[in-house]
Amino acid sequence: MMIGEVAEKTGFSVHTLRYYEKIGLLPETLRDAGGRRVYGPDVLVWLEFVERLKQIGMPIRDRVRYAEMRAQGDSTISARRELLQTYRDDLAKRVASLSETLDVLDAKIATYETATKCNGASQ
Amino acid sequence: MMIGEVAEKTGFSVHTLRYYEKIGLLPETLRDAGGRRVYGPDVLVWLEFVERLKQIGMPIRDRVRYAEMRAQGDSTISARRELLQTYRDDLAKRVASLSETLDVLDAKIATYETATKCNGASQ
DNA sequence: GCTTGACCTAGAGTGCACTCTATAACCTAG
DNA sequence: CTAGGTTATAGAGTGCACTCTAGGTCAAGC
Repeated sequence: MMIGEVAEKTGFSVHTLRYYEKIGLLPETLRDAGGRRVYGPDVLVWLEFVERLKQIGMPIRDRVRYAEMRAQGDSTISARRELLQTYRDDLAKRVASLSETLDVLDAKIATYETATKCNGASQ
Repeated sequence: MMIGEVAEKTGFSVHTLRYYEKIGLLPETLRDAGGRRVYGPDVLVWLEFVERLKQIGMPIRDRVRYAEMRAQGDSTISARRELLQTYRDDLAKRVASLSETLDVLDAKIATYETATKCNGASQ
């Protein structure tokens, strides 16, 4: 795969993919005779996971740290587990908090609906 | 209340509170003889809600827009409802997606634990 | 052989949301 | 009456995570 195809399949822009390589979030790839990046299919799996880490709010520095440990191999497994565990626990709290906020919003919306029905009075 | 007390009670910094006023996220307050801001207790309730909107990822521009509509009174209720509804629906999706990610992380952590137990082999 | 489009690098620019600095006024306690 | 802490303003600076620009190379199709 060329970089454009990876971009299309993952939703990351070509610019972003090169940027990710520069900062170490993507490993350096093979190049073809013309100097272009050639990716194997594994990169899609990795990028999907990176997207998850991004989604949960892991800052890019930690994503890079994770990527670096991954590149170092099995010796870093327990450190990686710990890193993920920290974010996992935080995420569990955030999901709970967001669910609560969902209820708050529903309540607010409900009061707005009541207010509208009662012809613009109150609140 | 002076600004420092509001900061302490809400978790927003003094700088942030003044910034919020400047951009219209907080209404302009009364001042005492020395030109200092004096807040009523209502501001705490409002800031708590603002914090919720921030937590769900509503960009500050929309938070300001919401604040401005709120200041305009009842005529904006249905617009406000619509704005909240949009973010509410988006939030519901995000909570679902994050729950899924929570499962992905748990699975990943589980494989790491297996890998550690089996003495650093695999993955 | 020439245009078109995807690719390359280095580095500058962007948008968000604060966060801090410099400078000054005020109020309270000792 | 003075020292320390809180407040004020305007505006500069920060960190994050991209995002884009300039200037170029390269391969394929017409």
